[in-house]
Amino acid sequence: MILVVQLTQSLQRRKSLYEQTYEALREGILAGKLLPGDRLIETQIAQQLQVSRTPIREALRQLQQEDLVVADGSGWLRVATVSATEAVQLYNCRIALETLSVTEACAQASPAQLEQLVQCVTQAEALAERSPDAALSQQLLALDYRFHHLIAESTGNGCLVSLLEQVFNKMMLLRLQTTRHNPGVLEVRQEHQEIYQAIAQREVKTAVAAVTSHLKASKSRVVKELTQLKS
Amino acid sequence: MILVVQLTQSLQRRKSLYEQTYEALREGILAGKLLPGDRLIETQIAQQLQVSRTPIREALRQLQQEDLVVADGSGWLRVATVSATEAVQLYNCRIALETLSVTEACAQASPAQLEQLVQCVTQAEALAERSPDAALSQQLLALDYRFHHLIAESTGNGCLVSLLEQVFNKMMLLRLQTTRHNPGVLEVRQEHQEIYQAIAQREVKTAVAAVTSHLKASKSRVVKELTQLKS
DNA sequence: CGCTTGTATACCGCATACAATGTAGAAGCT
DNA sequence: AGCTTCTACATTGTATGCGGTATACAAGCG
Repeated sequence: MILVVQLTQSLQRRKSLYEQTYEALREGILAGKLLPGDRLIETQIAQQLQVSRTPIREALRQLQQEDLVVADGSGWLRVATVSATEAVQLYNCRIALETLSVTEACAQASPAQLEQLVQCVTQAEALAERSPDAALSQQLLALDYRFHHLIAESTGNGCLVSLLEQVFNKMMLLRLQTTRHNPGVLEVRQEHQEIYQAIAQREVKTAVAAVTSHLKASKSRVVKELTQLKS
Repeated sequence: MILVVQLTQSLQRRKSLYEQTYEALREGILAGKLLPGDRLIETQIAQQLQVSRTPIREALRQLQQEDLVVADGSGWLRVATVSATEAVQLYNCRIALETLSVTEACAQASPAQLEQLVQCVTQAEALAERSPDAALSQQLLALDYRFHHLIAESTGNGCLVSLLEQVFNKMMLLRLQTTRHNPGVLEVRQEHQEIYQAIAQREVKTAVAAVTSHLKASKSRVVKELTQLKS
């Protein structure tokens, strides 16, 4: 368990140490520096980040509530793992929420927000031109989430955004356990394009259909891989 | 701001003070002892609950992440308020999630879980016989949430359960701002009955339709009341 | 040889002390 | 009076210490 993060010591006192610790840990988990199943020990983290245990405790509690960190049988905190069945459940929730998301987006999205969506899509397009490597696929993955996140935000429904964030968190955890190299980025860009078009033209049914099939495709890819891994 | 809760001092050390504090505060908020907008001051709470600030800080962080407590402009923590537009958004999310909930319940619910559902419905039925007062309507409200919660749990989808809990939390906050006496409990029991029947008979479409109309009815009642209050 | 028991240690829960920061109220100036 | 400035205080942020508890490993006993 190695966190090579240097917290901003003196400059920019805006963010509390608690917040910085939280972000460092979260980042560490989602970026794969802390692997699912790893134990998280307050004293160790305190030593590595050079802060006292108090802000760390708060950060851990928060991560625990987000289900990125779980207490195992004897109460030790560990980085959460996602099983195959949980993956399916996660996707089902995501589909339910994103169906609402695109529906409301069709009704609510402002021109500026649509513009952001386009940029997100074209950025991915541009990135995909480059020769594929691990870092690139990380970036594409980030853009993928950003795309879905932008749609959610364009609804103006804060509740929806925070619920989806919850789901995305565990989703990224899931990715860590499957492929480091996102498999379907090529098709994905095409599908994002379709989703965007439907939203821009306010065609609710088309948008819902597009996002549903997009997610179902992703779901079946992940599930397939997970079950293969097990055997 | 008065919390008259005596934490179990010596017996049952199973629950940490942090957890007890969390529950005390949560209970205080949801039961209306702490009103939306009230400031939450660490030192005051510490004095009232006779614990140090450390566990309180952790509890507050957790409540903050659940959106039951929010930081206002100058960083003070306050009990969250729910606006009329948030109420609508909340209901929309709830409908999306509960649609999934009954769908999966139709497929997954075990006989034992269906039995629990029946008991929940009949309990409400029995309670409704008694002469109505404030305490009774509180109990009926609790049974209402329990009913929906049981459905979610019967899906076996833990992710869904925790997302819905999130929504229910704020929902109860919303109720505090509208009526103390739940308006539609009479119709509600009828609708619950229908939902249960549909799930028991594994009729997905009927169940979805029933739960959707149930929630939409509730939504329009709440929205109506909120807009009336404003004028 | 296995089971219990003892002991050292690692870790956590909570309390407390101190530092930093922001807010309110009073005093002083115009 | 109205405005500014300064001080005192209230509150939160962070560090640390102490005590309890569980765990692991070793020694003693059956």
